[in-house]
Amino acid sequence: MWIPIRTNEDSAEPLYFQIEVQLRALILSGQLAEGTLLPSIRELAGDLNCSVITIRRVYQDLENEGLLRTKQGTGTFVAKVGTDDRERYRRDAVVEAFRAAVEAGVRVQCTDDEMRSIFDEVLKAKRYELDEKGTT
Amino acid sequence: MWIPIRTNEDSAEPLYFQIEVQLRALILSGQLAEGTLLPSIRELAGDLNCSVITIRRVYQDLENEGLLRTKQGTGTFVAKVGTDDRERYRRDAVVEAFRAAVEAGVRVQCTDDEMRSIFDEVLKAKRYELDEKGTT
Amino acid sequence: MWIPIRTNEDSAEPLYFQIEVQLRALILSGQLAEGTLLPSIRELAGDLNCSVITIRRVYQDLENEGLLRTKQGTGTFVAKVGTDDRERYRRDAVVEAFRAAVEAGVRVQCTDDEMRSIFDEVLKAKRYELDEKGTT
Amino acid sequence: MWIPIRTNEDSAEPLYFQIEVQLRALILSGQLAEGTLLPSIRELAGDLNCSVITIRRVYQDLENEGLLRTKQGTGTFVAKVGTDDRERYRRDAVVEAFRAAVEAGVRVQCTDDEMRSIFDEVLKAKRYELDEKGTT
DNA sequence: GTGGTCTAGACCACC
DNA sequence: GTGGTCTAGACCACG
Repeated sequence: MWIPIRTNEDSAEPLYFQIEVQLRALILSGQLAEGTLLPSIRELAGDLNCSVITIRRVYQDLENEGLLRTKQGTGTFVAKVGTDDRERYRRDAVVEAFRAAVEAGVRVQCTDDEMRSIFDEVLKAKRYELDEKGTT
Repeated sequence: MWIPIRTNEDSAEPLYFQIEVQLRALILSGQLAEGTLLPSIRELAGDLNCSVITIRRVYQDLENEGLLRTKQGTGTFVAKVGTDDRERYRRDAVVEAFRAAVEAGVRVQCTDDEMRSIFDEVLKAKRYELDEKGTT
Repeated sequence: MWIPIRTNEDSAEPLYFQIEVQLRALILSGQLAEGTLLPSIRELAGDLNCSVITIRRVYQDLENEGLLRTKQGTGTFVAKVGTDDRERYRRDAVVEAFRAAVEAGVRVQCTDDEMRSIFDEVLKAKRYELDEKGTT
Repeated sequence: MWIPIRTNEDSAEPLYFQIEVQLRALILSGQLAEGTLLPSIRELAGDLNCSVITIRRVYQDLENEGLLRTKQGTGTFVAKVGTDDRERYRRDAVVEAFRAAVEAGVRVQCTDDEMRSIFDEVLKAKRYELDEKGTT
């Protein structure tokens, strides 16, 4: 099974963290449905070209968060998460990200309009980037 | 001299980083004007209740970025930064923050409107928070 | 033949272990009498919705303990166990469990009375739970 | 700093788990007060004669539970836990242990009095054992 | 000095 | 085949 995760080893963020963020997003956005069997730690480690242990840590952290459920000898599955919980989690993640952005703006005394304009520009750029990929 | 910086030891971000972000913002937004003499390493360390090593690192990093300038035996000053540079720096910081936020939103498949609504909400909350403090 | 065993896949305990514990208890407490023919490996695996391998292991482990006896081509039976042995086994299991509980209590410096009170409460709750089921 | 933890490598329980249980108990019982600086991972690893990584895992797990707080470059501390929370945690641990014991008893059809008698006996034995150590 | 990350590789237990 | 534990050792970041 193939999972769309990309890692960037130039990033300051630890590998395991990059993977966690993306996997968490896949689950919370419903792209990986409840009960889905994830690739084995060895397989994913091979795909992402990293150590088994790194993946194990990812799976374990997400299990501690209640997003995964692992059974020895069987594999690791997407856990049942209440739709409400999922929606809350999902929203929280985004709210938190925007809070940080607004914080950064306020710190350098941006006006609301400045921020709005930057936001629009960034969003537009992102959508354009995605469209291109989709088209390609 | 007193500088409005707050550190949060519960944060995962390293101390030096929290301080750098805030000090950088104060300079780029013009709240600390060119030529301003910053408090000594010891003094700031005392104020923020942290190690001198931490502050030394902050000053040094910002000096490397060209935002500060140290004169032997005199102290550390806010450097001359071209207005264009300053404006670019300032904007870049905010753009970068919003890019991360949009990234987070896209990752869990938010629609543009969802993001816009979250942004508005967060911004409103922040302004409210600031007003309250200002009033107090 | 139907055997009252429930497995909990949310538990950290391995499947085979959960089943062993319960089957052992049924034998030692006399609820499964000597000579009783147990369901076939396949049948029990089907009932418990698990792999035949798991059940094979259970039967084999209990056979090694002397609680079961397998006759080629016929099936698996509850073995003859001396009444003394049975009583000793039975008691040991419970003693061991309480030893663990007391250990846990002592570790967080419970007084004897605290433990006694917790024990009473838990026991009462359990009896209540059983009564309800019995009534239903 | 010396911490009274003993490991038993003959046990089926993983090392990290044994250590976690004991450290958790020390914290919840108040024997390690809030804010106490724990030994460094290297030091404790040396004392317990195990790998640094095993200890790191212990500290990290307990941090995820909110019992510890670690600061990079500084060390690992016992976190502030509300007294209520602490008391609840503490009690829960013991209740859970007794629930398991009662479960075991019920499974082999012990009467309440049988269980009570076993409990008393085990408790008495434990207290005797502790007294002896204390005297020695 | 402290903790944080990652590696490669071994061995075990479960299904 | 799966995941679980543990090792030794390296290198980095923080204070």
